[in-house]
Amino acid sequence: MKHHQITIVDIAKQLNTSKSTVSRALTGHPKVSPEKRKAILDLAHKLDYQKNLIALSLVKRKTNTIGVIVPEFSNSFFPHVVMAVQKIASQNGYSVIISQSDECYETEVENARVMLANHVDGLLVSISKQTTDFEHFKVFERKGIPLVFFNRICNEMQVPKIIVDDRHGAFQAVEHLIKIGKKRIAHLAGPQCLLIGQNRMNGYLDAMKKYDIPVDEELIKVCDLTVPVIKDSVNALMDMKQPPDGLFAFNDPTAIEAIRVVKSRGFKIPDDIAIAGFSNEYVSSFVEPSLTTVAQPIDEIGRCATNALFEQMKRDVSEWKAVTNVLNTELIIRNSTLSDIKP
Amino acid sequence: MKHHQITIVDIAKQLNTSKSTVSRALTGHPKVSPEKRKAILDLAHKLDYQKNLIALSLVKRKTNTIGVIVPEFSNSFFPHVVMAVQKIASQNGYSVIISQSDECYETEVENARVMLANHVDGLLVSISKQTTDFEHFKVFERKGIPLVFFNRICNEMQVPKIIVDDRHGAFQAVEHLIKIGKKRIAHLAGPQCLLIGQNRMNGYLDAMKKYDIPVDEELIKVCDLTVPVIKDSVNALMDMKQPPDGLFAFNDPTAIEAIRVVKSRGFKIPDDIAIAGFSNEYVSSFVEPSLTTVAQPIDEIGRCATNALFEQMKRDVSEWKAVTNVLNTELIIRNSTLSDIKP
DNA sequence: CTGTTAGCGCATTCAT
DNA sequence: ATGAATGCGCTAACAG
Repeated sequence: MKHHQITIVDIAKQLNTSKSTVSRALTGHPKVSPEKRKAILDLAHKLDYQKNLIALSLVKRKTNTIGVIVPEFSNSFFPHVVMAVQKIASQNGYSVIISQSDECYETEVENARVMLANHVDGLLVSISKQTTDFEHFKVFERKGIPLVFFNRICNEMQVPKIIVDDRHGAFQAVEHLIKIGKKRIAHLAGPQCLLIGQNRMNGYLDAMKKYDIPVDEELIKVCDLTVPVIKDSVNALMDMKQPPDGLFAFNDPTAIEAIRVVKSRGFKIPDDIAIAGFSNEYVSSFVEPSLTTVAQPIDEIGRCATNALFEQMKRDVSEWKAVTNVLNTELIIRNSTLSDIKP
Repeated sequence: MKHHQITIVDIAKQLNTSKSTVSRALTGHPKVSPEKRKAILDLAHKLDYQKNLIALSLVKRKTNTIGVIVPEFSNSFFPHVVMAVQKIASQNGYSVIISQSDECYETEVENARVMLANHVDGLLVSISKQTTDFEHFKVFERKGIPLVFFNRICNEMQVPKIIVDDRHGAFQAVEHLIKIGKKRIAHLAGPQCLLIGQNRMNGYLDAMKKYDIPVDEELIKVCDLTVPVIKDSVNALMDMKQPPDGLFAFNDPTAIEAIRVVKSRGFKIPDDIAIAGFSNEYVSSFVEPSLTTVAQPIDEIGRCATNALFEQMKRDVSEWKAVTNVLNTELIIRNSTLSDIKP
């Protein structure tokens, strides 16, 4: 038996009235007599009538769908942000299409193409570590589709951006390392094409300068977030005649990999070397020793980004705002920088 | 300036031919002269023409979108499954709409409604811990939309299901506890309305029976995956005159919470009490002590489920298969059950 | 091979 | 207040 979806015409026939009247009643239009309205609504309910959102999208030129492009789902950060996004979106009657770039530029371009083809009404983006060209996002601006960056942003586009104070967060972490007496502090830096990579590096440099600690270039290793490179970098550091006694990593996964290497080589944390990360991954409180890190307000990032997007979607293209919202971070001190913990 | 999306008529006008010819050329239809085809394709490329998938969906009655409903994104399991799903889907030219039920039945019903309204071509589902009624999923069957359950399945529906051998996995974990010499083994059971809850409990019972260990009902605590209940249950267990010396938890988050409580009360793991979990969450190798657990083939679950869905989508409703695919688990032994580890 | 027509399901003119 | 007609962008069936 072929399944025939119930449409407006079906209920129009049964009530032997016109499609337009039914449509009006269903859309809450005022100019329809109370009796007809009730009859239509009742029948629609009885038949379990569901509007065809596809048809609606076509005529309204609006899909009630927003897109989200994130680099990965491997760690806990992005899934948690997406949770917050979905919550707000569904509250506003929007669906969410999610895709991951897998930290790959080409995939990201393809993702953007799919979002465009699906006519999302707005797009939330955190760019991949490879992305330096933004043509695939500028298309959205030109087409009048609002765009909001979060966490990993594009500096050259005039759109809303939600970030945290990476520089100050990094500063605090390094300052903490200095205050517990560390002198030779290394930095496992992130990709320098990412603004957060630069900013966290700058926070590191700020702290070193403030406390008059000379910066040893040898102690700064730019990593690309892959395990082999992190391993090599940490090994190189610990192979030095005078290895570092403190380490600030670009993010928690990097810091955790560093902990593994350092421990396996027999160094004691934090006495031989204290380690701090960034972003307070879920796993970070569980590693041994638990990781000192800079926490980001994950929920708030998701909420702010989504709200900013909806704000833009309400506005006309001509009056789009391009405010950058900088959220605060919080230093979480754990055992990887605390030596006076007795078991 | 108003942005006018380029359509088939635009390029038809410029080439002063008919829309249908353009459409044919664009869809790779054979019956169109080589010159025309080239001219059309070239112009389309030059104008950066993109098909309007919405219009296409309307006429084809097919959206090239699949839906995924999962209980949560808080732990690493579901995000990782979704990663695998998205990979396969995008390879087949499908978009993915994801939503979380937050372990809440009402939300799940609403999610299903949205999926229906968006006319997904197929649906992947792992049910919430509250779900006992499946009317909101049976609608899909009736409408001819394929449905595949994974991990947390619905037993009363004749559709493809991807699960792991929960019972045997649980059996192995408990057997391991017995083999390392534990006698009083407790079980923090999962929701018994979930099949995985029942199966893992049965695996526990199987092992106890095989090794002739009398089952003490007091040692079985049914939990609901929330922290307070887990805490209370563990505390109750450890308050017993004769507390358990082994513990098998329904899943890793539950086991990890148990570890926390047990440690905070001064018991030694695994000497006083050995603990094992289920599902090998990402965090489980990092907790202290690292958690013995039953690993599930996450990628394979995602792949199998998605492939099964696509298989169904290819078939006519009349020849839908309802095979249940049972994947193997693997016992991962770590320090929470290994006492002979010297620091 | 190509052009014409109809229709997917809906909202929105324009008439009445 | 209601109905008829138009169109969103596209494909498919029907003619030539």
